[in-house]
Amino acid sequence: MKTPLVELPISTCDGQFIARYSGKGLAELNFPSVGRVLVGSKSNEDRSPRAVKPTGIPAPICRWQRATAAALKAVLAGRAAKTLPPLDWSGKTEFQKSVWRALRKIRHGQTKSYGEIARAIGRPKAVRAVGGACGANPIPVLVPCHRVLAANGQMGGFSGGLDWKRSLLAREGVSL
DNA sequence: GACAGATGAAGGA
DNA sequence: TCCTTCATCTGTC
Repeated sequence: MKTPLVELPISTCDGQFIARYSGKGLAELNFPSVGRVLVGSKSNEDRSPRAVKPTGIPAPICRWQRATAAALKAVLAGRAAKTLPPLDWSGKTEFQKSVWRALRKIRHGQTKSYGEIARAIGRPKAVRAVGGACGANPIPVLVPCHRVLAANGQMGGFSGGLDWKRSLLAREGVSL
């Protein structure tokens, strides 16, 4: 039994992000569809056929929406997010969750390589798998996969597009 | 079970 | 140095 997702827009100076919430927390965050920059390079529609209209929104989700919007706007403004809503990673693999936990430990304005993330989770040889887990990250920006660079200091890749990655890093004061 | 992938490291030119 | 090749590990189909 799947929990219906509540889909809510978050307007920012960079466009309208789409947040999806389950009963456990924030499950997905999609980049603005303007310019077709979408998470996972998949169509933004039909990814959650059970998504419901934002009517009768439960109180917790209202709180999570405010926290998500505040965190998102803080990051886009080049500041560290003070608080984050609970994140719903149910259905994901343990490996992916461990990678994403490691990503959340990267401080604002800092970067790490895929190899460093692999070592941090105790799988020093799983560097390519770390890249895969980063690409599968459903909550970019708040789970800072944009702070992961290749070992040679180059950009690597980004599910939302390298322009987004470059822009997010620049706002945090990271020069490539 | 095979294949692909957001890497890293080593070896050769 | 720079480029190429290969080893490695995980997720997906």
